[in-house]
Order: sequence, then structure tokens, then C-alpha cells
Amino acid sequence: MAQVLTEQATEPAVRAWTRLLRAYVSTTRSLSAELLEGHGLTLNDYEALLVLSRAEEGRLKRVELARSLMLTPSGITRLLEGLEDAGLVERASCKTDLRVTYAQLTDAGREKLEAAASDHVASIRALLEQHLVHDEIDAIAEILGKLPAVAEGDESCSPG
Amino acid sequence: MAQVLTEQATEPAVRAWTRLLRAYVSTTRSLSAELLEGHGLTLNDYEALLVLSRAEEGRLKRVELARSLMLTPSGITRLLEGLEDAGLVERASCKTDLRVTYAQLTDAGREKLEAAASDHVASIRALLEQHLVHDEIDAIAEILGKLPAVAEGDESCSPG
DNA sequence: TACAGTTGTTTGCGTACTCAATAGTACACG
DNA sequence: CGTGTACTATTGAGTACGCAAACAACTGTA
Repeated sequence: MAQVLTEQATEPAVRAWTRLLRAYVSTTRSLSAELLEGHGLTLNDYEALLVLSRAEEGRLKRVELARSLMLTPSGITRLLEGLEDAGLVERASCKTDLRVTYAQLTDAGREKLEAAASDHVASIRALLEQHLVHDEIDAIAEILGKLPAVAEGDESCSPG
Repeated sequence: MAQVLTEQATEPAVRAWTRLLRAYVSTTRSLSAELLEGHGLTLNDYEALLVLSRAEEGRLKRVELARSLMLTPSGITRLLEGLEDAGLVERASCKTDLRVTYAQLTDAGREKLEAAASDHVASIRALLEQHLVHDEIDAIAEILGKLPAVAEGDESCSPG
């Protein structure tokens, strides 16, 4: 038992996991702070706008958005609350299924995203390239991409 | 501007960052759930016990613990609240500096940690090795280790 | 048509943090 | 000695999430 504790430090999987954790926390803090200060968006605000901007017609079911952002539906409700209040996203309902409401990117939302994107991408690049060379960046992208994520799947319906 | 949005998907640094994010979230959820269900510990509870177990005499200043866990002092106060209530950690004061109180691992805490450790390490291994080969695990450990973390530094003083 | 089960969304509550403000202690310097 | 500055720990307020429950609307079955 106690052996596990001393082994743990040298167990490769544990090392990898620990460093993943620390890398995530430190980079997230830095990027989050810059995005918030520069554009008043949280990381999830930004990701939501980005995902919507890539969706057909800038519109996505809330459930789909939840999957993309790895949030629960309730998390999405609250996230979009803020974006709706800010006028960056609006609601659109679905003709054929009254249960669903779409999150629809507004023009203001798209502008906000475009304004934030260049800064944010620059921040990411700066942060990573400050410590890693290009090969290393490619390598972690490729390797981490093999870890499980969240499936997507969407049948759209005509908005009303 | 809009160019940034279409470029973003193919920018290596952004890809790496996005995947780091997703890898963190998905692995954390899985590991956190197992640890909580199996031993009633949160990830930070576990990490706190682990850091303490490695510290000299199983004792660490709260400030140092905060640095190790990348939490604020207030976060540590509340984290240790729970561990103290559970009898896994206790307070010890410092003879020479009355401002500091140590977090001191108890015997129960060490037992709890040892019990949890083997399961937790097994979970980490299983999760990573299910998707990655050993070389990849070593690679991300090494590369992510180059990203900035938090400095440590401790001058102990005799406990009272 | 009626009823049961499923799905999308919202809401109340709890949790785990952060930040800002506070109190107590340490220590250097006049 | 006081006094100012730095540091430790705690507390109150606020934030961002998840979970579970509630509700509405859809779907399948008969």
C-alpha cells in the first residue's frame, strides 16, 4: 500500500496526469484573465460564440451546444443567460419541435467574437510558443486528441 | 478579422490548447467521480493528502499547500475544513512564528490516502493506457512539464 | 384518443472555488 | 520601544458549475 505512494511519483501515467492538470490550470488562468479583461468574455462565453459561429446559420440547439462545450443543459441555460443579456446571442424556436430553442448568434455576437478572436489566438500562441517548440505543440495536439471527448450529432430542423 | 476565425481551426497552438482543455475535462470528470464514489475524497482532497504525505513529517504550512495545489489561501482554509472535520488532517502551530499554522496529516489521513492511492493510480493508468501507448504517455508528461507551474519554496520551523 | 415513456429546458440548491477585506503576528527601522 | 510594512489565515460576497426535480412537448402503442 504505502509502496503505491512512493511509486506514484515515478509512475509515468501519474506523471502525465499531474502535468496535464497543472498545465490546464496555469494556462486556463492566464488565458481566462486576458479574455475577460480584454473583452469581458469568459472562456466558455468565447467558446460558445465560436461554436455557434461555425454552426450552420450561426444557430445550434442548446443541447448540441452543451455537448460541444462539455456542459450540462443547466450550465448552458445560465451561460446563454449572460450572452442573451449582452445581446450576443438570441433565442430562436423550432417550427417542428416546440421543445427546442435555438441559440442564435447575433450580428453583435459575431462582431464581438471576431474582435476577441485575434487577441485570444495571439494569447494562446504566445503562451504555448513561449515554452514549447512547434513540434512539441503538434505532438500534444495529436496525442491529447486521442483521449475521449464528447460525441456530436445534429439533425437540424427549420427555425421559426 | 473573420479570417482569424477560419484560421483558428488549423492554427496548431489553438488545436493543442483546445485538446488540452477537453482532455482535462474528460479525464478529470472520470477520475473525480471514481475517487469520490470509492473513497469520498475530491480530487483536491486527495492531492492535499498526497502533498502532505510527501512533506517532511507529514506537515506543511497552509501557504505552501496552497502553492502546491494551485489554490488561494482561502481555498485551502475551506479545503482543510473538510479534511479536519473528517479527522484526516489536523492543525499544528509553529513555535517560532505564531502566524503560521501547519496542516498535519493524521494517522487516519495517511491510512485514507494509502487506501485511495492504489485505486486512484489504477484509475489513472487505466484511463490513459486505454487510449494511449506508453511512448505517448511519456511524451505528454515531458512536454506538458515544460509549461509554467507554480514555484515551491519552504523554510520549515519547529512545530509546537 | 389515451396513456406511458423520452427528450429539451428551466429552476432550486449545494459545492468549490476566487477576490477583497480583516485581524493577528513578525520584523526592520527610527 | 513604537510604528510601518509584510505576511498568514480567516471571513463574507460573488461566480460558475453540477445534480435532481419539475415541466412541457414529443413519440410510440394500442
